[in-house]
Amino acid sequence: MSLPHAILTSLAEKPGSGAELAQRFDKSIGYFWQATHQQIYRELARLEERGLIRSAAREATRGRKRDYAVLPAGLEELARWTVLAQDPLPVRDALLVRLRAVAVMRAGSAPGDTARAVMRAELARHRGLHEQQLSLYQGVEGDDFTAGSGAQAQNTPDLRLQRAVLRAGIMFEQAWVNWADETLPTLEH
Amino acid sequence: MSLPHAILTSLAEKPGSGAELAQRFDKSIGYFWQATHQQIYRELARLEERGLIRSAAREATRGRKRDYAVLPAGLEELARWTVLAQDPLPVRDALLVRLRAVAVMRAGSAPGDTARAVMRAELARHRGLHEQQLSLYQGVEGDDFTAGSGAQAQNTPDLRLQRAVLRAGIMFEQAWVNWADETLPTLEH
DNA sequence: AGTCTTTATGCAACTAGTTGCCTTAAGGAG
DNA sequence: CTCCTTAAGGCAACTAGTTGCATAAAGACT
Repeated sequence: MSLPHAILTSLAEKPGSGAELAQRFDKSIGYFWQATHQQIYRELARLEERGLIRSAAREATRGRKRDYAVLPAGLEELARWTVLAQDPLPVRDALLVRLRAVAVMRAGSAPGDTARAVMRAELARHRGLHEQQLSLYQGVEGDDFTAGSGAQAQNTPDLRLQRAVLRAGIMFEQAWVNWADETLPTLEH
Repeated sequence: MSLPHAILTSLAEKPGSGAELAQRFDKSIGYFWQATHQQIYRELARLEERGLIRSAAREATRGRKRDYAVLPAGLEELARWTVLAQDPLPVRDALLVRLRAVAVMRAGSAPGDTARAVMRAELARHRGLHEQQLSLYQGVEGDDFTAGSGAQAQNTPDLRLQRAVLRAGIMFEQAWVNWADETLPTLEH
């Protein structure tokens, strides 16, 4: 279970409120472990209860904003967790299940032909989404990991590791686009 | 939610008992949508209640084996579901979260250096797992999708589509291995 | 001042997935 | 003919994730 540790990591990179965290989960760390604001607020409450983070109300701001920051015990927990052996999560891809479902429908039958046409469109649509994500990642790589980039504060995270994570995103999105290009002709009649 | 449809698909490919389905979920369809035997039995009960599949006790067999088969209403439901637009599930990869966690630990500090060493080993281990999965897929591709393969019964699933699904597995595992090879040097000191 | 909108937080109820243990029934070993 | 093992099915309790809605506080609109 990685959500509390994803939150600890994100707070260790930069403290902030629940809403700010939720925004970061819509990009950055959330590209590899997403969460809704509900999950985030619940985890923040649990983490504070366990003494791993602390919070304080922020004045002169909208809503009831609170700032969260990691405590030393939180960093220890993070260090403890990262070194545990963990197997990769199995893949879950509904589109591949759907393709197999279409494979059992007779081509030539009405539902089979409709399904094939829809899947062709879906595949093209997904290709577009993955390509978009890909160029987003490539943009980040260009912005953050080129020669004259800033971030020379004392708490600098290891840029090489951050880049490696980004590269993973790039390679998987690229693989997805390549697969779609290879597969689309199969669905053309 | 794809589990009931993954089960319908699997039963449409070939009827069988809950235990047989569970075995198929450990390979084949389960490579893209896994489930435990508990989930499978529960879903089978629900699907039968909804009138999408039927079951019959099988005699002269161990345990209380029942055979399940898809009913026409089940095929209709499957056709209905496949043509719904569905966005890709976001990626969830704990190893990438862990790498970001390591990135915020100071290299040179004891926990930071330990974590880097452990992650190097973990990355190598995961690379091995993915390479194993890759050659498994490549084996299946060689066995099932070469010239003189059997399967000419009337209910033949579309082999081109089944192959496309398998190719997705191959390309993603390959991407994983490639990324690991690119990233491992970053963790060498 | 009063209403409307936006931001931030949160509760409650639900669905999905996991884990540990248990029962039923057959096959085989002594 | 009992005991042990294996296969098949399942209950109960738990953890994780989702959804819909509610509340609080600040700013904008009139």
